[in-house]
Amino acid sequence: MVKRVRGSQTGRPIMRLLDLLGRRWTLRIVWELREEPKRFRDLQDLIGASPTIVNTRLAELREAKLVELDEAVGYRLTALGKELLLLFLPLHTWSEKWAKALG
Amino acid sequence: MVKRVRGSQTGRPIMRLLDLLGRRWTLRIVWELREEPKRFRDLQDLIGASPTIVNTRLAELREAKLVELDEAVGYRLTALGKELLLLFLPLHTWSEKWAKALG
DNA sequence: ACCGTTGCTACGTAATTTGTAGCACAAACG
DNA sequence: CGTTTGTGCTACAAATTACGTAGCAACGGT
Repeated sequence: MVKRVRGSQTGRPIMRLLDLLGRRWTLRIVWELREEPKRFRDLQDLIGASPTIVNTRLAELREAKLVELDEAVGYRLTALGKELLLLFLPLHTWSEKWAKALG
Repeated sequence: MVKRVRGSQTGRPIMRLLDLLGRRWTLRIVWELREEPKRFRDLQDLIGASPTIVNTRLAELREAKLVELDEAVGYRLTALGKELLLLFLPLHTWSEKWAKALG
């Protein structure tokens, strides 16, 4: 099973990041971990994705050092992951404004 | 051809937004439009995706009122799209720190 | 008429995601 | 001990999505 690189392949950090985050469920998983650690099945139920893809995305996020597994409590954001989340928090407020604009 | 809703279906704005942005190439397209309008084929070449999917994503982004087509200059961000981009700009700086942390 | 550019579509193939079932392991229960 | 429960995770076929190439129709310029 060859591991393929998808996305831009430019190697620029922003492109690597956009490629990572621009995969189905990735943003959502980070979002669901924003407050407290979650178990594998909790995440699965929350987002409604198959265990296969949840596991795949978690593996990618762990490799990216944004998420880690603490066996005592479950999956949680790393320090880096929390930093990233902080950048995304304004999205919450903005999304409501956006939804109104959509009518 | 029935249009299916994917993602959380909770209808919460943040979930709609994360679902939209968490699709392949969506974030990337917004990013490529950050400075100036781009033509369909320019976008295609820049991100290296098939015209089929570029068109699909552009249609979604247009429906979400984040991107619009000005026939004189090409695709560009709407006012809403620019607001969203502003929220994402810090990602650029952060991504470089992140890349270093990955080693 | 001809050419280049525009946005976009058709279509067969490849890759990804889904849904369901289930594994191995550990701790708790009876 | 035997069973149950919870844990992370995997197998596998089916469904969905993306890819890659070719090409269309409309328009403007030459």
